[in-house]
Amino acid sequence: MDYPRAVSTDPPTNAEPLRADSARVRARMLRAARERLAAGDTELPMNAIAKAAGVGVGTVYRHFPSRQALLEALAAERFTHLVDAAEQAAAGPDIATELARLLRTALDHQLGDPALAAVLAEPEAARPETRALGQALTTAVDRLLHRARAAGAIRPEITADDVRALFCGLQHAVTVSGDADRDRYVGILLRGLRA
Amino acid sequence: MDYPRAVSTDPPTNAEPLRADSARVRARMLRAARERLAAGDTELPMNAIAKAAGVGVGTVYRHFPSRQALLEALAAERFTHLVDAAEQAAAGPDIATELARLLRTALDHQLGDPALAAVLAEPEAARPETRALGQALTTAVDRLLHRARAAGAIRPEITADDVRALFCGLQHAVTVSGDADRDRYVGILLRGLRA
DNA sequence: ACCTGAACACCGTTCAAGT
DNA sequence: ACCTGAACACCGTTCAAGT
Repeated sequence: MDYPRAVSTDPPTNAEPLRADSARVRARMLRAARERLAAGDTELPMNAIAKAAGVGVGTVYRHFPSRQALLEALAAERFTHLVDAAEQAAAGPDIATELARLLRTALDHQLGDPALAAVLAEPEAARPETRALGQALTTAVDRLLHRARAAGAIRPEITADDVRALFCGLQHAVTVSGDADRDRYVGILLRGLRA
Repeated sequence: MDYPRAVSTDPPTNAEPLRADSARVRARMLRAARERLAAGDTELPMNAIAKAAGVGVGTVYRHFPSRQALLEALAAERFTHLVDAAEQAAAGPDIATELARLLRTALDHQLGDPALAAVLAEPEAARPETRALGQALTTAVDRLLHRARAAGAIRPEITADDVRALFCGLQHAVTVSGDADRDRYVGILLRGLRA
């Protein structure tokens, strides 16, 4: 099969490569946004990003028509890693071990990138690249669940959508409680999923 | 024991009863805020609330020094119900059944009141009433967990703080996935908590 | 084509002036 | 004491004008 491999520097809609200066400007905006996120500012004000990147506000809106689109662009890189991890997990030797590992990886990615956590939790993708990544994730997790069911490693009624929602819930629980409880909460969820 | 029973009409800090007109104004603001929340506006703009309640902005700030304080005032009523439910659960006959019932009740309250969900997830209370409710909840859940451990109904390392964080995670998972999965997710969490 | 930034609407927050 | 609302700073979003 042939999953799209979107990268954070992809243009918003068309498949043409960006002109060099446009790509540079785009990268500057993403860097500025990431710096604000890293600094704990979860708001991502468009005006502030424009100023920090040295561009006009209109340019931010041209590249990212909404804050959601910006968040998805920021999350794209890690989202791709997560999809890779899911595909490897679906193909790994011991499926129960793979499920456990994937849960931990997903949690790490979400805790390491608030943009990814937000994107996984949103009901609808703003950018087609994000939709493609979501579908690739679903496909990989479906494969993993199929094998896990056959091996009697998981309750049969669990779907890929459940796994995604439970990823999000797990991330939220750890955010509320603190990083120290990360492994214990993963364990609780894993036990809850077992057949 | 003697837990404070804060009600949403309590004044922000002192214990003196409010003057009649002040209490009326306060109730109007809370009503206006609730209407906006019910209408799906999760933002709770102070200016808009002031206008809707027919008071000056300064009055909103006088009663609720921060948006968090406003959220906590909105959540107080349901928070009280949740604490009651936890205390009844801790005293109920079959402790495993009580734990399951409490989980469901907490989820219902959080899904029915976004303000409560936000307040349960916040690390620090803005108002003393909220802190008192939080402590009462912890005490009741501790009692419940003590009995559940003795009955071998729950993993021994689970604490009241865990339960609170997992409440929040469960709520988030259901919000991401949709109400239809509510009972299944409660089941997953319960299985994960079992000894 | 792409970028700029002024312009307008709106919200957060404060505080001098009113009752 | 308590309330009012003007005032200032800031952010979202659009769009006419520039290159």
